[in-house]
Amino acid sequence: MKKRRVKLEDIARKLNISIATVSRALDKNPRVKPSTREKVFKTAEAMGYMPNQIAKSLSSGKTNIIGVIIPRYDEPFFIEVCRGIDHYAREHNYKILISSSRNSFEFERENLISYERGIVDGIILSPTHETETFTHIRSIIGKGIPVVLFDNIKEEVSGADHVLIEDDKASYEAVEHLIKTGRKRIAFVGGIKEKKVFQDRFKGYLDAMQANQIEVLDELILHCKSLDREFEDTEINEFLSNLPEFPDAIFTCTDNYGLLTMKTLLKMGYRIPDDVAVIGFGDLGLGEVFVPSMTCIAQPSFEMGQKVAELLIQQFNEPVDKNHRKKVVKLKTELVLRDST
Amino acid sequence: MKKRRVKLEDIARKLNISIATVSRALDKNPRVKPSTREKVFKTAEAMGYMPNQIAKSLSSGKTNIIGVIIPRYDEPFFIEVCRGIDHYAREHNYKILISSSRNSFEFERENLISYERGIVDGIILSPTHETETFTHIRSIIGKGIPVVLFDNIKEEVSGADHVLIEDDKASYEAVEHLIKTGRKRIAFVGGIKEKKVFQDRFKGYLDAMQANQIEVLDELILHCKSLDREFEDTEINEFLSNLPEFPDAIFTCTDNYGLLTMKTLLKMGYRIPDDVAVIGFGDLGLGEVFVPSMTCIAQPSFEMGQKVAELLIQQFNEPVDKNHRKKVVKLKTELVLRDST
DNA sequence: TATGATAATACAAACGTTTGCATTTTTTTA
DNA sequence: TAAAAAAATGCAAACGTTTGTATTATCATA
Repeated sequence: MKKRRVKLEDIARKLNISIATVSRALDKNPRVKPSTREKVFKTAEAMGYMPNQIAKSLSSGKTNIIGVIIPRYDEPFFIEVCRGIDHYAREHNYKILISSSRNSFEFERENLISYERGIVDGIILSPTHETETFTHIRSIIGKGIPVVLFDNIKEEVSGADHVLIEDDKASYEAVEHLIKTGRKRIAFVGGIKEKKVFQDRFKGYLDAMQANQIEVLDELILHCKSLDREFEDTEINEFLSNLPEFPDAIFTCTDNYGLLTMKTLLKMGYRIPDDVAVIGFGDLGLGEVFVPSMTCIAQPSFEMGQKVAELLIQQFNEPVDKNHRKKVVKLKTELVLRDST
Repeated sequence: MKKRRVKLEDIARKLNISIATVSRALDKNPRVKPSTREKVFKTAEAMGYMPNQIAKSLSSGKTNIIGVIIPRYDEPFFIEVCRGIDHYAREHNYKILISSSRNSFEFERENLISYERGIVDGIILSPTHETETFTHIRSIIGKGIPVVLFDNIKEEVSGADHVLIEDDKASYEAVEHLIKTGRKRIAFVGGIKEKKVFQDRFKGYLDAMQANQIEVLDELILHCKSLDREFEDTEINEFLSNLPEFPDAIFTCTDNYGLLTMKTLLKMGYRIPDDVAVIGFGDLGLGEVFVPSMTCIAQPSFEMGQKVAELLIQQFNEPVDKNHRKKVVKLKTELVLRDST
């Protein structure tokens, strides 16, 4: 005894009216008489009617779903952005379909293509470090599917709005803070070189050093290669253990690098901030808990998510294809001073 | 010049064959001649055909989407479970639609109902602490939609498989470990009393204490009320500051409670583990980084996600409604010993 | 070379909505 | 009270697939 779903037809039959009227009644279309509308609502309720979203979508060409592609789940930054997206999206009656590209360009492409099957109204994407060419994104946009990018954008794509923070500027400020508080020998711990955000953060570091006439020493620079938490630990460990002369400050490009650095330093017996100062990037909650608490560049991740969603939904509502000019939104960061500096 | 999507009809027209044949050809149905199949594939490729998933879903009654409802995003445990779900789901050609109930029963219900509109093939849910009654879930199941629950399950729902860990047993072991290493005055820091997992973890604590004839002192027990990171900090702070006589160990019910506790202890000048030992619950990465590193009950979150997804997909493939007997899967935890004990 | 068997293809209904237009009913007006 | 105007409803096509059954084309057989 498989129970069949109630559909408009069932309500129509029971009330001896047409499907069209039922549909309009439920829509509160003024073209149907209040009294019939009432009847329809009551019967729908009584019969346990639930509209079929798929049929609706087919008919209307809208699914009210936003596809989100992030490089990985286990990075609080991305989750926080998703939370922001979700927040804005729900308010505007959209749901989010999340998938991870697992730091792989191929996966990113596949995910994108799968979304092209019409299951989402638009796409929010943060490119992986592997993403060098943006033709897959251009192709999607060419098909009229709205796209918004955030973070780590290497290439300008016309038609793709994007949201980012000024990584170089943020780093510059942080490093300058270190210099202003008397640090001279400042090390850099960054991430994989292929990733634009890390390039920019590195640039900020270099610029600040040069602007203050401090020599940049290769031996004080680490670009972590790993994409995995454990290996990051090892890399940082080795880096710090093999330094010829010790730095008096370390600027790191993520919260996690910062924490791992602090951990290693403490284990090696250094005092923070007396011997070494440390700065992290992101400020997603952990820096505050660590002892000593960590000075961080605070990135407005939640807001970034909201903004990204806002731009996308704007695109939905724009007159189609009025050769959409790309919008770029830059969000402000803030240096949050804590005990580590 | 809005570009229209290529559909089966376009291919059919171009090749002068019927839509049905095109559909079957793309399906590699043996009923179509190899030579036409080839032609169809070539033309489809050339015209840039992309199947319309919505139309497919309407026709087939399957969306290949799994709906996931978690109480909150900013809890690494839930994200890790989602990652597990996603992992298993993708392998089986399902995508996941995530939403947060924001710790509210009302939101949970709304989300559930919105999924009832046929946009998902099945639902994975972790109930909020507010969820006392399970009629909304029963109702969904009654409509033939597969549901699997995980974590924090207060009530047995026939037809709803679920996956959990034995919270009481895990806590028992942890507290026993403290006792065995000579701790006597053991404090408890738990979460909101309404949440089943916290009830169970508290029970484990009580049982272990009683089994070892240690008196349970109310003054050493804290049930945090807040659902927000910041307030947790304050609560724990106050609790620890106002203790008449200090404990020599603190068992905490989440990683975050553990870390906040350690932070506060260190700030108050206590040495860990010499003066006080601390244990956390979850082991989602942070406990290892903190100095001193934190002993934790490791919860297999990723595996939990995989298992949950597996159970759901199993339900999809089962002969419908053979009055499905509920399956309960219990996953093992492990006590990971580190510097804090 | 007609005849049946088999292979290949086409037709049309179905999935559950929405919506432009036609039709019917009700109300207003002269 | 008949005609015109307005309101309410109904019909049927459309959204892009899948799939059971009917039809046509091809082939082997006698």
